[in-house]
Amino acid sequence: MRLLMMIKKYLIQSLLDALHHLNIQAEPIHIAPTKNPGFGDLSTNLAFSLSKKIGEQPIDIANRIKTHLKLDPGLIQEISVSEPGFINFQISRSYYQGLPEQILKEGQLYGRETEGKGKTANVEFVSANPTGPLTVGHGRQAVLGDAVASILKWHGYDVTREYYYNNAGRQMRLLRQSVEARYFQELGKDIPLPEGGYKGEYIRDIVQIIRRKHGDKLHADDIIFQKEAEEHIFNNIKSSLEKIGVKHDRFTNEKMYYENKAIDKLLQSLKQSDLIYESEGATWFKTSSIGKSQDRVLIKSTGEPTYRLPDMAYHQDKMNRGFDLIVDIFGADHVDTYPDVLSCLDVLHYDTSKIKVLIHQFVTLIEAGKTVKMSTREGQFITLENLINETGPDVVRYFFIMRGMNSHLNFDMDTAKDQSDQNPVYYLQYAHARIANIIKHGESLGYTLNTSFDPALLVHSSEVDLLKQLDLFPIVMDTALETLEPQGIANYLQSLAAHFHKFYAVCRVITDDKSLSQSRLALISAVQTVLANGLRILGIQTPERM
RNA sequence: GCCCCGGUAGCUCAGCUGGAUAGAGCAACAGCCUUCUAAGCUGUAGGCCACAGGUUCGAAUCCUGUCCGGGGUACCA
Repeated sequence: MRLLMMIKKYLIQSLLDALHHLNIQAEPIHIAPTKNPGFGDLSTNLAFSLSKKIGEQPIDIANRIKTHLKLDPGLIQEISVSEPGFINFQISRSYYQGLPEQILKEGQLYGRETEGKGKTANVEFVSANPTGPLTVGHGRQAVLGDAVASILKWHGYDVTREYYYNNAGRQMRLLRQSVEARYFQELGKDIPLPEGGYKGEYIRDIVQIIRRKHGDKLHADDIIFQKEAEEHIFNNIKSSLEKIGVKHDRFTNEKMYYENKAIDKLLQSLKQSDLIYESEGATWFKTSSIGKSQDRVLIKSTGEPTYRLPDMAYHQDKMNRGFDLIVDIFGADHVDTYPDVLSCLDVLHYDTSKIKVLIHQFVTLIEAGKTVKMSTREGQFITLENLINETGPDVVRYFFIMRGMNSHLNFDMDTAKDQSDQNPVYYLQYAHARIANIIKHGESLGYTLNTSFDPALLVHSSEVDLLKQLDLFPIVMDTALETLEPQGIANYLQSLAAHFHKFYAVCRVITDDKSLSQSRLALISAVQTVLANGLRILGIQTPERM
């Protein structure tokens, strides 16, 4: 157990003892970190919850409790009561001073919990169908999903990063028809794009490839059109992902669920639950009978399944593969559709509590001050690749991670470019590089990191503040596991870097004072370790120099 | 119409399982480099936390309603 948790437990027990002495009935006690260091490190609102019950002013109760509190001064340096009735605790400095040694000992493991050890997790993300290049919007999901996977991995899960796509449906047919139309157009035939067809320039690129590889004599409906289009686009998608450091372990497409009859079997199972009926030539899933507002079509009157059906079979497959945790990362457009998938699994008695669905809001693209509706079909988008080339992978990753996933993201390409060299990510990396440089500087003067430094020399307020920041990392990582939101890590690292830069401005590490230099070397090395741990989870480089 | 997100400094956003003076970056203004990286630090200015009620000792945070923006509500994915 972490030391801080032990301190909390200790405080709660001591408070309960004090209540016992005062003959006050016990209450659930909450110990929370304070926001303002003037009030110490931890505080409790206990007196407020007791106030009503025993009819006294909170401040009086707090004072009475305080006089009956017996705490080890080696652990709790000071107890105070402040208006309107908080009881505050200041943790002893020696607790914080012990952190660098612990962090340096644990290294890359510092802050890691083992909750996921021996468990498997599957994270599905991106999952864009191969109908066009990845857009800035897909980038958000790619980065988010990758970071979520890393958080799980950090906590011990064996993680599979998975990409699921549809290549059997209407969209792919439209893609093929669009390529075909452009192909014949280039050969001088007047064949229009299909309605709702893909208008992007990349279609013409594919046509060029096809003409080069297969000549100009292809017939309409040739399978080559779809094959080449899919292959070309998929390679493009994979290379974009690679550029921001995203690598999936597994690509799964819906075809296999037709081929291995999983879809047929699934329909049969649903029929046995009496939740399937035919109407107007289509096959419906009777979701209205399990509390949903309307029924959903599973097989269209054309005989073609909707995307829902293979999606259900896919999720059934993921459940069958036995993961302890299944994370789906979807865009806001799926907000109404994933419940159908879950309903289906519920009906089939799968434990859907294993599935966590993370919905992220869309990226609104702004160009020349105007909102641009992105549409792959209309050929109107800025590609992820484009963005990476303009700003670099670290900037892109940080840009998406530092925002909450359920906030709409206004993405202004112009400011993204302008701000790329003043992006907050450099602030973090700069702290890391600065530390590396100080360590190098120390080495050139014969100072090397030594385990026998004196932690009690770390007493400057900027040092203590920095130590307190280091203490937060495990908590931040716990929260990240709980919420599966990487944003908190980014916020924390920002704050850690800020405390380091402030320390740097007022405390010199390498000085003539040999023992102080050693202590500070240990401190900044610990900071560097935590920065690196965090940045690695976010998939961001940790440069030694900038 | 119904459902899901959001509305916090001029701009982009944190903070939201209730707590004590609401934060950062950019933009503006004023300072700091004979000393380990100024991609940094310090200070000033900038806020009825959309609005109105409610719950509470205490609300940016929870509840209800209104307004504004985005998305969904397909036999598209």
